[in-house]
Amino acid sequence: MSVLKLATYNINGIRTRLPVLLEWLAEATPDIVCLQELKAVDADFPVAELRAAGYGALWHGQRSWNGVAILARGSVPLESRRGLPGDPDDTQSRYLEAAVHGVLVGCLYLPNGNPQPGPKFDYKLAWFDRLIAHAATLCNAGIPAVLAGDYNVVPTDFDIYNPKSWLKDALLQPEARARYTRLLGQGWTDALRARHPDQPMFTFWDYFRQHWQRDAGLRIDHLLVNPELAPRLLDAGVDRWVRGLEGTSDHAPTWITFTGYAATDDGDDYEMPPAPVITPIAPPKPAKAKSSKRKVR
DNA sequence: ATGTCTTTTTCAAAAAGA
Repeated sequence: MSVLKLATYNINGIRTRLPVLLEWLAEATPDIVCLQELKAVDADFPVAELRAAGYGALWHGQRSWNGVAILARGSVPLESRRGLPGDPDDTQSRYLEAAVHGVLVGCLYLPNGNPQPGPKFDYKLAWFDRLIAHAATLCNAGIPAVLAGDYNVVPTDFDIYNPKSWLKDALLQPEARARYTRLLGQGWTDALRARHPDQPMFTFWDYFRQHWQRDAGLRIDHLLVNPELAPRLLDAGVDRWVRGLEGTSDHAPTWITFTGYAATDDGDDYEMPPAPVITPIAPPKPAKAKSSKRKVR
């Protein structure tokens, strides 16, 4: 029986954080990684460095903001979807989906939504509704699936050091929390909470007011597994030590382990396929002046 | 209201997003 490790990590700028990312990959050796907030265009994705570290990658970048990627140790993820269905005018790179090591993996970066109320919060809720609609098909796909990423939602007051100073923040609003609950209602298991019902399990500590030093964190990075995968869960956790590194992201890698298929039972014997010819994918065309105000960004 | 950090435009300083 093999054990697979899948992690989600909001990297907060992949170029700046590359040394931290490589150090964590070498130490934690996850089999599958979902990254968010690349903050880089496709051409700037460090595919060669990751490949040298033993990881194949699929990525969807964007200038300045957003950007998501899926890494696979010793293989290249097979893309099944780029962007959520339901809004052809949405140009933000926030969703990527692929088959990796026998699991369907949805990597997501849900909009932050601040300030609230306002158009950014409206976009957050609309994006969440589109995620819920698509998640229903994944949950009932009949194959193992996971939805992993930065949800920008603190599910309950137990998932934050102290809700008082965050009550008006978009991450705690009832509308966002209700959507998270509705998503779980489809049959997903919140792996971190299921494995650790009695501990907050923070995944994010902002850079302000010494929140890391005081362990004043929030749990906003979530790994949701469908009914096919839930019985195979072994463990879940947060690699907090990464948050303490120099020049690190404000998030920490968050992971699950589960039983894999017998076909991959020699975890250290992966054979890297030949290097693919890298064809940078063109970023979405910027909206023309006449239509730039049309859509809420 | 603020706090910190990163990126962008454009070459210095400030705005914006988180």
